[in-house]
Amino acid sequence: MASDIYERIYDIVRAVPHGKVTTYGHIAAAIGSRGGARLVGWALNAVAHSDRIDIPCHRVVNRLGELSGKMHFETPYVMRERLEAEGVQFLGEAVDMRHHLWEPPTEA
DNA sequence: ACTTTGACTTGCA
DNA sequence: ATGCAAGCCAAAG
Repeated sequence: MASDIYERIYDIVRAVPHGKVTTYGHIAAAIGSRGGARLVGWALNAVAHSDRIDIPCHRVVNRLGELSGKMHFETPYVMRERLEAEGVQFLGEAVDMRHHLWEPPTEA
């Protein structure tokens, strides 16, 4: 299955702890595609367009901790609001990766 | 069927 | 330290 990695991404993103965030790079590396970070974003885009709303895409940020996909949400601020509601601290416009950066398990 | 872009990251110059 | 280029897989044009 070509979209096998998609399942991998969905599973990881869905496994993100409450009040934490992860980066595309870590997810990509966890699925076996280090440079496949763009796939993660693409997968989430497909998710956002699908009924995969169970995927906390708002917990997925770029390596800078910025909510890169916030603009793809129904509202760009809803993402930050949601993260703050989970107890995530914001450093200006980026998430406090120092404490909220969650690294996905390098599952097989 | 081929080409280009895409919610990114890392490496080299 | 900063700038440019390459890489990854998939989907849309």
